[in-house]
Amino acid sequence: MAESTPGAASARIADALRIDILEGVLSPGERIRQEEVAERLGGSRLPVREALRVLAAEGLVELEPHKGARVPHLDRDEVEVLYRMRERLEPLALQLSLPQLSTTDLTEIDRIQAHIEAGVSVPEFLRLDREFHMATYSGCTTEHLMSTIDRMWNATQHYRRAFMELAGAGRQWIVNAEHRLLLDALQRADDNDAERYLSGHIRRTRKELVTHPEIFGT
Amino acid sequence: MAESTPGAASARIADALRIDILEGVLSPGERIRQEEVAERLGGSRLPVREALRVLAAEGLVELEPHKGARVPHLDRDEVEVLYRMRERLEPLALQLSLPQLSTTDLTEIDRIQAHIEAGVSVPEFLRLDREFHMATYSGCTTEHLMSTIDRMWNATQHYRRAFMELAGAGRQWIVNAEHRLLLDALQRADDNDAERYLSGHIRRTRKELVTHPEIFGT
DNA sequence: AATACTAAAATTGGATCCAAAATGACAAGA
DNA sequence: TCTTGTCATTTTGGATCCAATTTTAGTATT
Repeated sequence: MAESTPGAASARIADALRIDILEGVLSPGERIRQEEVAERLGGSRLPVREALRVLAAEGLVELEPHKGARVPHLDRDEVEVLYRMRERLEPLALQLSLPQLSTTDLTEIDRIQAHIEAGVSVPEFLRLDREFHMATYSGCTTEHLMSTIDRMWNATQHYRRAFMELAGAGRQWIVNAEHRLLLDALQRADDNDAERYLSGHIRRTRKELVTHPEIFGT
Repeated sequence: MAESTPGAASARIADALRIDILEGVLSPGERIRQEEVAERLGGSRLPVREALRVLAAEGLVELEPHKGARVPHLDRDEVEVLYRMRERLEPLALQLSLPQLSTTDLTEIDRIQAHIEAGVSVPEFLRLDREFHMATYSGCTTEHLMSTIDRMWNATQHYRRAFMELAGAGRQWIVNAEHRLLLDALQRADDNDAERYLSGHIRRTRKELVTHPEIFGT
């Protein structure tokens, strides 16, 4: 492993921890000890502490004075509202992005969806589904909007995975249909249709999610 | 000043810096030196560094390795999109909040608006206007939604103040009218009307803001 | 006089050390 | 046996010190 860029140790550690949380290596409720992270990722406790502050501000961990860092456990209402936020914000990003999308971009989005349809595992689906949607927003360069969208996806990632592992397989065809309709609207440059399909896609996912209380239980 | 709670020095410093930025003591583009902050607010550079990381994650400062922290300068498009985000997200918070608002809450909101109408300076208006809107959201306890709304207000605070100092006085009657219509809808428990007045209020503000390019120029 | 190069000062990034609080184990008593 | 109080261990929070980088001031050369 290269020393890469010094002056970026805390960012490097924050990235590594973020991946661990998003991939489920660290589960909600799990405690994160600074010294353990420091020796696992290299470096002293100092950049680890800074990384934890950053992740706390992103909502990926919660810090309590003298009690340390934990991956937060979201309740059903919190996740439901996060999805309602997505229903309102992501169509805005799509609207801003659509005029900037090139045919090359659209081809790439099509390629990602084809990959999904070819059949993938749950972790692969989570990665590709996110890639698909983020590619549709790639023409939107507004920092605050895109970072907010990232946060919402990050905060709900664990529950999205739990849902997919529980009941995802039988509903895959719906996701594919919705993605295809969305992509078609993008190719027609019809922002009205695109926003409608997108909000419907998120809304349906929300409704299915909240019918599985076992995802949020203890 | 009491030593208050040890184990909260970095949070205390982050709060103090946040207030400095929001009140305009620190302006966009201005550099923040760690040592200066440390001796001004008490403590060593370490909690200052952690505070700066937190503020960076909140979008209130920008960090460049080895180059230090600055208050970011947002361009017109970024501010406009932040207002479009507010137009979509704050009605959601209002919708979730409305059923939880007591008559005591409504009386308090009325009192704040009466204070605004009594005539206030620009800094007072900025504080009371924010209090007014946050009071209407006080029934909404969803953490991610409320922290996102806080971020949007924080990020645009400097430009809202610049606008108020430039052209605010003559438009105060419109703000008062919109606030009164919103409050009336809340008292009637009409969430549809309330959302409509709120989004219109934010939308009008956005349109007036972006017609003043001198707010964003160097 | 203007520009490029060099060296010194200032500033940030990171590691180690010490203090304070919380967790957990263990023993004593009801 | 269960509860409670105390003490040792673990873990976090904060301060000081050292290294690396950037910035700035000064000087020399064209």
